[in-house]
Amino acid sequence: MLSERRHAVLSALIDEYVSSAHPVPSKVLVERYGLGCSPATVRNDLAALEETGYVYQPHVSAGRVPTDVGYREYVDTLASESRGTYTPSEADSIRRFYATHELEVGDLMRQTASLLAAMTGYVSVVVAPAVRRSRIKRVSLVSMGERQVLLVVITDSGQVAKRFVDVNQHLTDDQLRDLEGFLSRNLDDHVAEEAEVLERELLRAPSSFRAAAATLIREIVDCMEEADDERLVHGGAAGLLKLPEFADSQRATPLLGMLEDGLSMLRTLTEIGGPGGTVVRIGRENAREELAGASVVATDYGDHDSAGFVAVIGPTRMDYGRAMAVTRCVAGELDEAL
Amino acid sequence: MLSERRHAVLSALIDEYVSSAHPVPSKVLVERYGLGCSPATVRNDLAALEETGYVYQPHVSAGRVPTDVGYREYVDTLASESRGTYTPSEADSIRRFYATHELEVGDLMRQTASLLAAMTGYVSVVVAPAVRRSRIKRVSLVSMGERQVLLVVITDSGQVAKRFVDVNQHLTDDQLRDLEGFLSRNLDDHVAEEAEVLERELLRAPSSFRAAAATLIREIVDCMEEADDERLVHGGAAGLLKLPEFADSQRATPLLGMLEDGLSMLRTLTEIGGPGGTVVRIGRENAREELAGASVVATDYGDHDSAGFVAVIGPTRMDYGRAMAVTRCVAGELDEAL
DNA sequence: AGCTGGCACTCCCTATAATCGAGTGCTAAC
DNA sequence: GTTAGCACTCGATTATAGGGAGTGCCAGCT
Repeated sequence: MLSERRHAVLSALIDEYVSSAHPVPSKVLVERYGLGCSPATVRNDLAALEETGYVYQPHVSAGRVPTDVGYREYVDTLASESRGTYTPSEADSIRRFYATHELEVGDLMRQTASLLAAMTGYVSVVVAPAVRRSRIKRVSLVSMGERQVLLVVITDSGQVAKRFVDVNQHLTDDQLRDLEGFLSRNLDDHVAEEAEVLERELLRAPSSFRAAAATLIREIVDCMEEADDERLVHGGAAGLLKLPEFADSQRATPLLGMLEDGLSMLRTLTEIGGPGGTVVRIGRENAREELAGASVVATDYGDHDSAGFVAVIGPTRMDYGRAMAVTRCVAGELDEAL
Repeated sequence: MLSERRHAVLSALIDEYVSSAHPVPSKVLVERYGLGCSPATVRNDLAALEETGYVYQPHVSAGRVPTDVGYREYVDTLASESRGTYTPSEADSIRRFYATHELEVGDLMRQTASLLAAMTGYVSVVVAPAVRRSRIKRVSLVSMGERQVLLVVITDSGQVAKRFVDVNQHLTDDQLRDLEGFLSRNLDDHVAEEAEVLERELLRAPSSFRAAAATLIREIVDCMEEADDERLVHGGAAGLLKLPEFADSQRATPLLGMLEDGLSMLRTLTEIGGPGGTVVRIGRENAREELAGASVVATDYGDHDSAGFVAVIGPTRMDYGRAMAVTRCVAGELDEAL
């Protein structure tokens, strides 16, 4: 358990390091953070904090730098204090942003990612709600040549899943229309899981349909699941390179690479985020090697079972208070917008 | 006009520089490129080439490096020689890639971008065919609450444009269906431009429709145009950072930033590519400041007026022959796949 | 006239050394 | 428990020198 002043010292050290990116000497801590004691005292505390693993010294005549453990302690107490770290005018500008735009889901995601990146200066990631869990609103079958059909599924969240399907028989326009009607009657306002049930009940369907309808239902479920793999949007990647920890582009490559592989990014995020509130993963707390020097701040939104995420990824030297506040605010607004 | 040997020298110099990334001395040119003359002779030629602006010396005791002008000369003669610079097995693997996948447009674009990036090691950009110019195959109206309608337009290329629309009157499900029927009867198999004509003819429509139908047609045209702004997909950005010219991340920031702004990227590309064949823009030939140290190799595909692009962006020190060949091959395959 | 070998010259790059100074840890006193 | 003072360490910066790569030029050769 940390004494009150040591806490203050750690807190001050992190605040300073976050803004300066240089090892922090005892002198500036007392000078800028009104600790009410001398540098020597702070040095003793720092030595103790180092003993316990909260900070470390790059070399003997340098200031201290926070460790992952140090950040963790900082973030945990930050959460309990829950002090807002962005100005009310910023919260306003977020709110206004969502008030003035009437957007389709895809655009909404993209815009949100830009907003998050712009406000934090870090990489932002936005994950749309799960398509598989939303209700089917419309199934369209569009003929695209002999035996090819474009299957389009529209959900209540306004998302669209589509796929080319090879129906193994030639279907006339009328048949196609009937098939579409059949699917719509049975699937509209249902979720993908219920469609699987329908497939089993298909024996009752008109025999001319049976084969094609079964294929199509399978494809519907399948392509909704596949659509889920692509519901990730990110922004602000270029901004990363401006941070001193990524000045050497070798450091940035793994992270950018991971970001490009949307699927693996998505996996990582869904692992992190249990339902409920804001989660912070600091440095090595992340399972992935690529995130060793990075932290993730994620907040979920939407119903718990179709949950989407809003996240910020930056260096461990991150303004956690701000990232958490912004992330939470945006998630809240996004929630309402949907 | 360049003498034959000087051409050979320039060519060899570029080949060597592309693979080594170091200023090329006269010695290695004669040693590795069988020029059949002595280093001293090559030095004379190099001096002449420098005089004319094809190459330059970083400093007095360094080898030569090609200039943008040098690359231009190289590329121009490369085109006339049109020697293939990738192995037949590679062409095969491209072909097999497209043969085995039956893909929806979006996936096709993404996969193509990955393929291009993987094959060249540079950034790849793929632009889907213009939505505005393709034929409407289906217009769906899905009610999403009181006066909100989700408008979904499906085109013959399998692309989808969608948008939330505020219809200023309450519409019953029946009215919505009728409206949808009306739009489909009049718009299916037409392009957006023809829809604008229809709007003017709307006087003949049933009066209960008129207002809503007019709004919707305008929205259809509008959202197809907007969809065009998002038809750009890119890949391989992380790979850029591995190249020595972008080792300092400051150099990479402008390019990556531009890449993130899909719209500005799209503008730049459409400026570059007139219809027909492969276009190469080297370094400062690009209007954009961000592309000063980069080259763009683009090939168009598809019908000339709904044209899409396939492009590769890399450092001016790029394997142009390969980039052109791969780009062309991929564009060709993409053409067939659609 | 063009090509070549030889040679002096330039200037980048690296290694080594020296100096500076920031920041600490320790000790002794309050 | 806190503080002032001081010796000590070690990174960062600068200075200097040496090595070497590659050229330009000249004189001679084909």
